[in-house]
Amino acid sequence: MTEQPPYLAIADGIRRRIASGELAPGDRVPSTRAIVRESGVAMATASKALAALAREGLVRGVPGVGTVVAEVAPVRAAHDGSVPLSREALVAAAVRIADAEGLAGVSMRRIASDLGASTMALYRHVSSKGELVRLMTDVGFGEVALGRPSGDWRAQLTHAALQLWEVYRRHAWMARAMASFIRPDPMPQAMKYTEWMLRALRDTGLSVHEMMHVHLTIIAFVQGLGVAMELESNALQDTGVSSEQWMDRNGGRFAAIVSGGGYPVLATVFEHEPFGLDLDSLFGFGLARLLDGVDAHIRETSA
Amino acid sequence: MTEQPPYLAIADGIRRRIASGELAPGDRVPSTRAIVRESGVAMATASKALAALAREGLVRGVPGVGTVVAEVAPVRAAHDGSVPLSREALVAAAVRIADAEGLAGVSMRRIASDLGASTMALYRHVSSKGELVRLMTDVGFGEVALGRPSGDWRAQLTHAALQLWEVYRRHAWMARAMASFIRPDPMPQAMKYTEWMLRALRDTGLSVHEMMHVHLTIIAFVQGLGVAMELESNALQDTGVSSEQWMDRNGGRFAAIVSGGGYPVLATVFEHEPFGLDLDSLFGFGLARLLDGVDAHIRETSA
DNA sequence: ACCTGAACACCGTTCAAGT
DNA sequence: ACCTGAACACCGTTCAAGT
Repeated sequence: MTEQPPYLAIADGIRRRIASGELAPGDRVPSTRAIVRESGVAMATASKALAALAREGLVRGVPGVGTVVAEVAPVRAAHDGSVPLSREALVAAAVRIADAEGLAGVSMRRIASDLGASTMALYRHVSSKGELVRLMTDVGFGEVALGRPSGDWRAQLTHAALQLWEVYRRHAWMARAMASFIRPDPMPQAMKYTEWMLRALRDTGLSVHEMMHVHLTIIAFVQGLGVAMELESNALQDTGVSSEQWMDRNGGRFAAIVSGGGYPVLATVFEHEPFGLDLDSLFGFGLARLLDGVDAHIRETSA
Repeated sequence: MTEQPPYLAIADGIRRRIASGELAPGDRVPSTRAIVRESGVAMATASKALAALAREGLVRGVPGVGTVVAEVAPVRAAHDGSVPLSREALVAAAVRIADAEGLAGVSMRRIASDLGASTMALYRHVSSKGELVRLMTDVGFGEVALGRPSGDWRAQLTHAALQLWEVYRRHAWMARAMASFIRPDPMPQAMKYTEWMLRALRDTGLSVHEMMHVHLTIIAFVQGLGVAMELESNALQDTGVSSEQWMDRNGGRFAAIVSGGGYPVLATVFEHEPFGLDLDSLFGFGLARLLDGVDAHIRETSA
């Protein structure tokens, strides 16, 4: 019996509990924090153990819940070996991995193994990992259901922004994978989105320059919230602790620091409410203010 | 004479040209794209060659210019071996590296080598690289000069947002390093910033909940633009091609795709102007719209 | 011509072995 | 008690050697 690294021993333990039926599909496996507490190992070791199980498809991170036992056995890829490699298959596999394990889980070796191909074979379809990641964001834009123009610019912009936000929610990696909107690659789906936004603004009297500024301001806002959401989503997968749970547990400590002095106004935030901040309401609030401002600008311009 | 990897051969070539004086301090060294063209190597090899030289302190990336020969010989750290390791020294070294080479250049081994310490010695001051990166963002918030309250909420919010944007400009890594503003670590400087923002809004009649939403909406907007700026800054360092130069060269190709059909409104963007979009004007436009919207909301609330 | 295994130069972090 | 070298399990990408 050979010695094995601690993370493998921990993974084995959980694997056995799954195999024995003690942990059924849908059940939460111990969070990294729980593993740290119970096994006395470091966070990194615990993370590695769960990552190893996720890699096998035995467990997966569920936003809002934690890491749970996967429904079926190894998910692996839909690929059956007969489907030839293609740019699309490759990007789809990368998206699948990023959805389940975060962008950090997307490695060229991992994609290749999921598709039953050699690592280097991927490079016949993309020039680099950077290109692959850019292609992933265009898949995201392609999932926006733009619908047909209605003649009401504000309703249309709200719809498109909300749709994009939904995409970011589904694909927490979007914000970080986002290709530059300043030095854009010709990304067909993102361009379609831009076109739709500009079309909605066509009859407002704004210049194309201003229309573009409105569009990019909204994109920047969604992007910024998206970064926060990804951090949130990763933290949830790593520790199984949601933002609300975290605030319940750490709110007191936080409030103590704040009320320690020097933060009189901030202190009232913790006095008045449990500070249940959620990203959806923040998105709604910010978008409404932004569009109110755009509305005022349009009125001024056309006046 | 042993064989050496191609990237080292390329680095040697540039090093010799610097040593001989052919390339003087301040001169641009060949961009990665130029190296690809001239040496027939892949982008990654060219990047590696420049990264190796940057690591030695011989060259550095200058935003808006490209990679240039460093003014003095190896910059290294200010550390002289006698200064004891500390959390602050460690974070400062990481910031220095990230400013010069991007967040990707910040590795535990690199920081240790800059400080003349062993890699593992760093772990006596931070628990993980993640914690180190979070500490870096607080340094950024600490660089905001908040000034004294003026009684004019809009002027104050504009000032603070602009100051934060300046920090993001100086430290392009800020957006990506940003610790979660949903599950905040108690970061003293970031908390000071938040306190200042809330204080500015205190007499507007908004609830603390709404004040917090206004603050976080602005942060999200700055964050989103920050992500774009970092992509821009990294692209500039890697290729030496600025956004304007890129658009000059690729604008035609882009316009051709757009005018190929399917993008009638987008096409007019390329007809009317060289599409010189810069992030500063976008920041100014978006912030003004956002604050117009907040203004309208405050009027409604107090009416 | 097409494909890929081995290798290179990295990572963050663990852990046992030093002082 | 404090510190650190070696090792582990990874990366993306190059390149020579296969078919």
